[in-house]
Amino acid sequence: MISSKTKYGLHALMHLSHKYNKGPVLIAELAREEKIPKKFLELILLDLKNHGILESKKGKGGGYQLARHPSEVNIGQVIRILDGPLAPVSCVSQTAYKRCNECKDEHHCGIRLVMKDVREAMANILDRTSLADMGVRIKNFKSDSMFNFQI
Amino acid sequence: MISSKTKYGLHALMHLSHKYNKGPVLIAELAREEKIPKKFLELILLDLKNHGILESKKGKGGGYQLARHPSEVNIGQVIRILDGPLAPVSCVSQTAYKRCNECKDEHHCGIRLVMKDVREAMANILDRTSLADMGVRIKNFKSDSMFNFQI
DNA sequence: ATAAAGTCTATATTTTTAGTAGTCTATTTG
DNA sequence: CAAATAGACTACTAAAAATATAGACTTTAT
Repeated sequence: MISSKTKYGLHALMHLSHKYNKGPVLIAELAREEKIPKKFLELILLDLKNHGILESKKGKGGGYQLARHPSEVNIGQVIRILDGPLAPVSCVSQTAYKRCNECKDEHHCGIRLVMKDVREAMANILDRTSLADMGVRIKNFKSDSMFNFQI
Repeated sequence: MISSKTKYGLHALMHLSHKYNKGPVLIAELAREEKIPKKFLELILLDLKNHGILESKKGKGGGYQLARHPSEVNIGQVIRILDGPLAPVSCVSQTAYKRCNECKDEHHCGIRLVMKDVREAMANILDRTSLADMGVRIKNFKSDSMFNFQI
């Protein structure tokens, strides 16, 4: 299961995708609209900002906005930032490899080989799906444009 | 990431697969060989027994053994028992569905639709891979590398 | 100058994970 | 039957992680 933190982050990013190119959005608005505890959301957004996903403006008229086009932000990145590596076991992580201490021989560990497939399968979806793609999936359902940009 | 508990459980089950049809194996042996804290392992094995994966015998000459052939025990089952549902979010779980409280409209949630694909991808691997398959993967890996040297 | 809005650091609370201790029950065997 | 073996069960604890909350600080528009 992904953490609440990550779910909050994804919802906030979807909200910001809707408002892409419409200027900064207040933390307070995001918190209210997406039902996220405001102070907690602050930390999440800051984290995403420090990883280059978001940019912010302080002072009056400030707020948060996407640093890149929604089609350029994929969910794999976001989950890695907020939740850590995708891999089910650290010994198959591409981004945060760490040996299992109890493992005798990594290359002959059947568990590891299966988990490698799982990681691959997850990454194939998450690293190829952008915020824009998530909007499109909804659009296909609703037959009504979700975002104010061209895909 | 899966928990240590689950990793321990899978290692113990692999050990028991090797010893299938050779009589019960002591918790103490499993703990020693697989480097698992013994008391913790007791709880794990008991849990797997209560879910029909293992069977046990008390008293002298007792121990644990698989309740079914290794090809009849898949990893999806094991992970669900020890770690809970496979689904990345509860609103796409087949075995433990639960609505997201903050979600406005589940059927139009793009996050949910992507996570549904992820769940599907994971389940397709984990529910189709048995303990026996994990053993086979090791075997194939070994003969492949031997093959590479010979040709 | 002041009000708005994000930033930063620290702390609190709750839940989960990981592990331990000790007693109880069943089985074998001398 | 008694003793030894081995799992079953209940309870507890420590540590870590998740989920927040508080409050002072900094930047910026007007």
